[in-house]
Amino acid sequence: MVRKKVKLAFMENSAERKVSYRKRRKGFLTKARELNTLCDVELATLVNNPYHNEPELFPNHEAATGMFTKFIDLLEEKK
Amino acid sequence: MVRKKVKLAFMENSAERKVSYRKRRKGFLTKARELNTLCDVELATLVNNPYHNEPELFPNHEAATGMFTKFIDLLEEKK
DNA sequence: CAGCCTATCATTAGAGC
DNA sequence: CGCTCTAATGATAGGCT
Repeated sequence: MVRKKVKLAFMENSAERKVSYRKRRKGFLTKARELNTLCDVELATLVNNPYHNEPELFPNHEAATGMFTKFIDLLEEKK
Repeated sequence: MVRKKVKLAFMENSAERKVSYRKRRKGFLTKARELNTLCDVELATLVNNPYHNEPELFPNHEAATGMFTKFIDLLEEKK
């Protein structure tokens, strides 16, 4: 099995891209969870799933929304 | 060299935790960039750096702020 | 199209400076 | 403290079902 080295560029093939998306989204969320748990880092992510309407949030809808709101509010205060 | 297997739990040792934080934050942002570029996925992250006051944003301050604001606004509209 | 498999490449814990 | 090195674990491309 010959495996191509990954280059950082848009994957033209839509089928491969979708498979890669599924795998990488999982890996990405795992990294987020590890950073959060192992290192006690508060973090939130917003992923606009290109195959569904609803965006995916980490750590969950409520926590991420709270963090985003708090962040935006702090920015407003600084103005 | 004997390496402990990583368990998904808070790292008690603060020096080790800080080193791990630096390494994992870098890895996490790399994964974010890969998911974004390879799969054409729009995503934003907010990482509250425990060692500094300013949170770190991906892909950058402006884009992430824009995505968060848009997301919050959409939530408000749905109410 | 979505899982499973596994060879292969990528990340990182631990060590040394 | 923060960098480099590398063994060892972890992620995933391509193949298959």
